[in-house]
Amino acid sequence: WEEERYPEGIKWKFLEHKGPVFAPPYEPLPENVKFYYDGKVMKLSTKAEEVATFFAKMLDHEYTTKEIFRKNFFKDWRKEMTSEEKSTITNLSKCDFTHMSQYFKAQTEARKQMSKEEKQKIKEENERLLKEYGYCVMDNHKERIANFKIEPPGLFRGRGNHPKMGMLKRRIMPEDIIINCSKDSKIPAPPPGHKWKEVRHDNKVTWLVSWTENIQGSIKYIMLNPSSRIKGEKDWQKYETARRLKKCVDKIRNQYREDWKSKEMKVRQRAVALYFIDKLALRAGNEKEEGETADTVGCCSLRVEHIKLHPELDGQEYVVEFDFLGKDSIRYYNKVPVEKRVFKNLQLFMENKQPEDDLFDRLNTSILNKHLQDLMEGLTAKVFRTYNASITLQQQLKELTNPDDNIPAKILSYNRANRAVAILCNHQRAPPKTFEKSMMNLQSKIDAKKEQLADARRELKSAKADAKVRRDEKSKKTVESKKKAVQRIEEQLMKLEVQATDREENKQIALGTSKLNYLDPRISVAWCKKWGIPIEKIYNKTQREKFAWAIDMAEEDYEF
DNA sequence: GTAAAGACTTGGAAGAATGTTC
DNA sequence: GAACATTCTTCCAAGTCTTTAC
Repeated sequence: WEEERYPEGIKWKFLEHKGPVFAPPYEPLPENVKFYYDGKVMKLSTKAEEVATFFAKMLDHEYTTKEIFRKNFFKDWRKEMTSEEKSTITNLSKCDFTHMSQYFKAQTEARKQMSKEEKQKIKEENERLLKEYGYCVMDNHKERIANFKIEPPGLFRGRGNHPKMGMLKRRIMPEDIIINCSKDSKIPAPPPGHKWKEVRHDNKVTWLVSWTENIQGSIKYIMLNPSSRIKGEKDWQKYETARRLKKCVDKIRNQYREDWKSKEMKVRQRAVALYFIDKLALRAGNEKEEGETADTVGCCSLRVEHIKLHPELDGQEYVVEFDFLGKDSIRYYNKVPVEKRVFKNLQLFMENKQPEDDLFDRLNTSILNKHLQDLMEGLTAKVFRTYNASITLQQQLKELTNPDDNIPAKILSYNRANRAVAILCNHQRAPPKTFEKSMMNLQSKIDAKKEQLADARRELKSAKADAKVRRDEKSKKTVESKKKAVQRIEEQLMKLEVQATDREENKQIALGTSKLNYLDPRISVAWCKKWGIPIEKIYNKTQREKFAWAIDMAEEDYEF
């Protein structure tokens, strides 16, 4: 993992790839699939029909009932219509997409019902595509590309209350594409009859392909897979920065506690914000352009309306009640007792302000990060999230792992430690649709197992009694085998119960993000080595590939 | 110094693949 | 071997932070 280091800013010397795979062209609907306007059949032009199919495919989704979605969609759809279509189709409510929708459902069904051979053929075609376009050569390594397929056109689905939901994501053409590769590489050829927007040779960046997306006007990239050298090294670096923070975090904490008393308002706000970022693992909270995205906030962009101050609540003093929408419009709700000084400062920050005013009006992420940079090289707000997540995992693993436990119980402990981090970082998920049912299934399995255990115990008891009377080898053997059976069933029962606990506790918690992005994998690798847990129980294949550097590096005594 | 553009990480959901059960 | 449940993979949106432009 420690190969030659490049000079500042240089990411590679040689980069060769085959360019992106474009979305398949639009296939018009068969003649018998009809679209109705105002109850009458209407044949749409190809362009208008394509956009209509995007809507039809989403018809069962809640999105299509939302006013903003419908409004945005209709506006963009009309832009694709011929002038006749435009003059006829004036009201979305009069459009009937149900026949189209049924057709697509039938198609999905047919795909499921395909024969083994047909499915195999599709699989092989995908593999061929992956083999040809899914890899690149960066310096001396053949590397997997993360997303070599260009995003197909469709309707934009923002998250939360997004003002642009329903807008048309246009089809990306070769003429939109910037290719990045090295001068001495074989430059990918554009599809016949087309050319690239640009071919450049910039080795100060890691991307292979980029284009500008039409909804937000932002740039999208094709980059390498997490298993690649370039991503792995960066990941490793990230955790090393977090470990450097570990060494100076006490000093930083003392510093911001001092700053709560500062004469300067800006310094006080900075210090309180940093306290939240450290204690609650809040995100930095960059400013966002109003009206362009859903209204979500992070620490620096908190508004007065997002917190409530309780001098006393449920027997605790100085409680701050947070209630706001964070990244991806996930709600953050928390009641936290804070130090008196913080509380008094918050009261001060809120004085004479309206609910929609910024809580930290003298602060933004760039001021905060500049300050952090002065405290430690490479320190930014998000390092606190990484640091606190990883240190929590390490400490929870120490606390929760019981040396006498068997492997499933130890894994439950691991999951619980992981869960503590996910809760800290507020990683939530919608409870799975089948949650209640699957819980019930598991419970009935447990009940059945319990009965089985009772039976086995009864049998053991009578075998013992029998052996006492008979006193022969055969009955002794029977006792032994019955004992073993009881033990085996006990173990199975325990495994099921552990599984049930784990699942119940995990109902609304998403473990994936913290596992993949916040927890120094060396902590997990060391823990596995220490307790003889196979690494496969903790990381699946993809995860093991991503964390190959850590699996290689960490020994059982690794300390974050 | 500030705003916009650019580059890269982080995020949950949906879809695909695989495993389990009857 | 079909139907259902679970796990893995893909998708692409939405953040953070850096760099560039003015």
